[in-house]
Amino acid sequence: MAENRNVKEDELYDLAELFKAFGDSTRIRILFALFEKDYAVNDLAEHLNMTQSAISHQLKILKRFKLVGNSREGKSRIYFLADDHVRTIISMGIEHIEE
Amino acid sequence: MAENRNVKEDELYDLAELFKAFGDSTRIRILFALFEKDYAVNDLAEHLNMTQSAISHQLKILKRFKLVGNSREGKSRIYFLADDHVRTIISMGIEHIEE
DNA sequence: TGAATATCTGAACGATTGTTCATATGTTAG
DNA sequence: CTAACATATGAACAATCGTTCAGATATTCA
Repeated sequence: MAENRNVKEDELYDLAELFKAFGDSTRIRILFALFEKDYAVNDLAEHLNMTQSAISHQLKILKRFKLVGNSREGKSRIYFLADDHVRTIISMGIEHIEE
Repeated sequence: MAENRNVKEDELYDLAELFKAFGDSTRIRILFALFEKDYAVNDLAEHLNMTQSAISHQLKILKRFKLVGNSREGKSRIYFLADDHVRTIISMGIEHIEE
């Protein structure tokens, strides 16, 4: 039981890191864009009016937390939302701020 | 429709701010402690092994985003989780990292 | 192979953030 | 009212973070 609590306690640090990944406007805008459709890096940069480099840096973080995945498509690399978990978390967040 | 999109676009900044509130280990530990029971500020500080000041600063942030509420109880102020939304978001997050 | 295109990456800089320290505010009991 | 307790707050400092810039890596096609 005390053991179980410690496991949870350790997990909380990872949890904070996970939410930190959601907690940046650029990354949220990326995630929301991918909510609607898949994007190549350049298209994402254009769509969000940011440099390709900035987007790439943030995609790397999102990938580290398994919030997005990607696959090669010719010269481009197509990014997509990792799973419905991500969709649910974003949806819950939107519900909260819309209250 | 274009109008609707802009509304969403603006909301995304608030959404990032909301997740930022979850994205700190101290605040997550506070939220998780309150997941289990209500706490006065001092008890929370003791429970988490942190100064009262640090906890108070973070509680202020959590309150700003309506993640916690409080009520006076004699000399103390008892903090509690604002609603089930918060519980759900935390639960979803834990599920994600446990995958 | 070499040019063109697409993406990634490291260093650096400015901005933001969490904690500490000292102190202020608020509440209760004597 | 005053002492004691509980919480809140402002300033300051160190650490973390996101963007830019320059250049590296990877893939395609002629």
